[in-house]
Amino acid sequence: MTTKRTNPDFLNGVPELLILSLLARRPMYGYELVEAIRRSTQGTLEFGEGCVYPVLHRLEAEGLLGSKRETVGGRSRVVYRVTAKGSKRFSSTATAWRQIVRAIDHALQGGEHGESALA
Amino acid sequence: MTTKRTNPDFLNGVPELLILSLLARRPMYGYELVEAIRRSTQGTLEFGEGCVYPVLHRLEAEGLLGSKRETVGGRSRVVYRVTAKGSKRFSSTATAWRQIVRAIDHALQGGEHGESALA
DNA sequence: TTGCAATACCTTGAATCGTGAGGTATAACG
DNA sequence: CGTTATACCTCACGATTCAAGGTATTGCAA
Repeated sequence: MTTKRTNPDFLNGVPELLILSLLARRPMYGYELVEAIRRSTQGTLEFGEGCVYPVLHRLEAEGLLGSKRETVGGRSRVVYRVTAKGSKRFSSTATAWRQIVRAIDHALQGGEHGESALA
Repeated sequence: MTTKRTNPDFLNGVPELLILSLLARRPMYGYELVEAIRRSTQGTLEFGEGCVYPVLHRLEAEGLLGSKRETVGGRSRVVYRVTAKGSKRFSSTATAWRQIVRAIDHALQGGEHGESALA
């Protein structure tokens, strides 16, 4: 309870969703992604390197991302891109996310039974 | 990877949000809540007793819920209700949730910078 | 009356995830 | 030469969720 949380919970798998989303737009490297996540959510969400790098490695191991090493100005980067497989995963993950949001919205608005209620 | 997940991730703190939301509408007991969560999300979300009971106990310990024991038809139940403190927590949690949804939506739609784009 | 399903509570162990802190190395700036 | 920024990485910790199992009562059916 004493540990400060930069993010207000809820989030599990969200880093993966955002990373896939951002990389689908253009290839990026890890350090860049950390920034991009913050900016693209307008500062609402902030995942540190200790979160991003492991996800990147896992996604690559699963074949959802590909990577190549680049050297720019003496600095070495690992640039990731989304594979075809990763693109499919992104689609289904985004769909799942939207469904969850809808379900929770429904619950918050008082939907108690399986019926659809018009707002 | 071999473990079956009933829920597609993302979720952290969502049980708490839903429980507060449902109890704000009317007092319920644990076993009933498990069902109510499933129904109110139209089967999309399903949290087992092993998830719900600990959350209930934690929320009560934090003073967000109150409980009283009831016996109906020989069966003993613990009915929970939201306290004033719990009500406030629900408000702020619900607000936080909406903000996160907005942020992720924004990111998914390609918002790269801090500016607001009209949908 | 024996057995099984449903109700209703609970705890435990394993797995997962995000956080914060730390560790390495190079480049750029003063 | 020292500090800051870039860029990669890992580890220990706390919190959370999940599946499974454990207890006890009621009611129904064989």
